[in-house]
Amino acid sequence: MTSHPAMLNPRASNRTNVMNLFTDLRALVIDALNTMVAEGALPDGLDFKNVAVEPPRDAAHGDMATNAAMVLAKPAKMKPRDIAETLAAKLADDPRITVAEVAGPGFLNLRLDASVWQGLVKTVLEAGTDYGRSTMGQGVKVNVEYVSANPTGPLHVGHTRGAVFGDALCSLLDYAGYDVTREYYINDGGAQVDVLARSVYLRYLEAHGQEVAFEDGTYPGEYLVEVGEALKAKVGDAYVDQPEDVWLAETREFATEAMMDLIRADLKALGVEMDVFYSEKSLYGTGQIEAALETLENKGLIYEGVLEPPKGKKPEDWEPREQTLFKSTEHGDDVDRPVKKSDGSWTYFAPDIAYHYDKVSRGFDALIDVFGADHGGYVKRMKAAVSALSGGEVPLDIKLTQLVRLFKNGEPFKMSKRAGTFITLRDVVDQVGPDVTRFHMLTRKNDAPLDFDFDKVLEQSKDNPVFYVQYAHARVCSVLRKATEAGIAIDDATLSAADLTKLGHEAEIEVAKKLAEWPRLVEIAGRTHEPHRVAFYLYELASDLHALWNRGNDLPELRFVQEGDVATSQAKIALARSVAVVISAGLGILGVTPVEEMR
RNA sequence: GCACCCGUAGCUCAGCUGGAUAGAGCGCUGCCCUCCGAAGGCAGAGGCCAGAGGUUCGAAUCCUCUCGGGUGCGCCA
Repeated sequence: MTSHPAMLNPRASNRTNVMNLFTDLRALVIDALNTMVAEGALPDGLDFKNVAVEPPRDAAHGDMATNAAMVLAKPAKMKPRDIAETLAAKLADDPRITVAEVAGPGFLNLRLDASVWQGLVKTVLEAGTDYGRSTMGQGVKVNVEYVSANPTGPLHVGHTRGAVFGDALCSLLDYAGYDVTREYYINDGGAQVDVLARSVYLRYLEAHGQEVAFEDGTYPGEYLVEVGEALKAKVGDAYVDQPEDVWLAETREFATEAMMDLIRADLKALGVEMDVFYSEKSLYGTGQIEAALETLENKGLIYEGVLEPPKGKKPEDWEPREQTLFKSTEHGDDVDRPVKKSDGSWTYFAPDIAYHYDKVSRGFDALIDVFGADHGGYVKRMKAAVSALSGGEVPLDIKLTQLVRLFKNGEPFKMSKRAGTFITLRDVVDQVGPDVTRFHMLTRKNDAPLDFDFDKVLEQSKDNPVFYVQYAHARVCSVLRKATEAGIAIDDATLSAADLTKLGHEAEIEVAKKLAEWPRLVEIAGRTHEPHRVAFYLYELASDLHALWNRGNDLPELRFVQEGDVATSQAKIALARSVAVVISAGLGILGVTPVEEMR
């Protein structure tokens, strides 16, 4: 059972970002700048929006750095170092700041008191997995459409990546304070569901003992055998030797339902649950397509015309034809796109326009579509459509997921439907489990190709990030068990009340600093729609934990459980526990279960 | 031909609304278990961030062009 962050604390969106240390310090810097303006040390009317407070890349530069002086130097017509000096003096008054020094071209480096980092551990333990939850999204309604595979068969590996990416993105956005709807668009209106129906009909005849041949343009997959049998169980021999107009519509309905049941079950096995399944077919015959196109027409964006053939690559059967076109070029597309075929029927683009119009009409403030990279050519026209339909009010972001390259023991694994080596989502989940599948699929940026080796993802070594992160969590759990055996109280309430001033070692402070980055990372990942950043962060956090752990080999005073010293043990265990809490929160976003023990 | 994505260590890849001396894993070299889980850790070597211009206090990051790889380009969704 995977848990979405939404389930961790449904009321959390009312929180403010009091837990983000970077936000706190930025507020402190802005306050100081405002004071400087009031005192005449800076001119009026400066824009502070580019003032940033960030962790410096090099730890030698301190704990935090601000670029305030450099950003403001030009508009204030002052030397950056002069601004920085004054600002430093102001900031040094704050008890949290021990050193504020000007460096380089005008950076202001800040060193924070150990109590800040110690307090952070307490903050994490008090907030639990809500530590890091952000109000950045401000409850903005976001619709995320993903998977949206044709209902003609089981989901394959490509869909799996889209499903994992989309689902983690949704959880991430939820955690970052957005109001998220997970949606699947069922392409049940086009010709391919007729092909499905005919294929099922053949299996139906087969179930009645007939010999059938699967010609080109039908789906020969085994998975339709039971659908054919189910159809027989439902209608008996009513369709046998009957013309299409007798059985096609009913069979299509029946088959599509069966496929969606299959797909829903596949998704569930992966831990993906949609809020909305939206049927393309439901757009037909209801005037919705017409209404969407009328909206465009009223803006003067629909016309009858003839498209130029693509240059350089000439389709053999190209003939100029007059079609109904959408003037997508007015909204950033390269060529205008047909919405009606020359025979007067809709192109696939028309219902897609209507569908996105419906999303806008349902009141979403922002839309995200997750497509496979092979649909990259579709991005501009879809953005153009949404831009036109919403009057530029609703942003549409389209994330493309690159292909997955399958390997088995280091050897490329070619998929072939004919050879029966077609790998489905179910195959993957059955072999390696949903946790490993999900985490591994997020160890690459969405637009980078991903290698998936059935053997390596199960390997228990540090070059397998899934294992590495899980191991860190398990190690903390191991410490907790150890402490319990030693009779030390380790519930979170006790730990957060521990004397954290005992966390003084630089190696321990380093880990706390990493924990401080978590809320900031959530916001960056949420803003960029990049859940893989969570996976990379967790890897780094795990690494810090492992490093601290191993330093305990050489330095006994760094071990978490200190013989005969309950207070110190509790402080150190509090740190370890807070790492586990953040790992749990992060894995929760990715939809991965944190384990308490490696097997 | 056009559009989109990519090009970072030998390999696979991170790199924050532009920040200081560009990072990780693998591989290579050398270390660390009478010690909370060594399923781990530490140290070292390894870079013209594809190339060339531009923008500015500052560019792997933004803009233009070139080269190289992938994907797509009206009656398939």
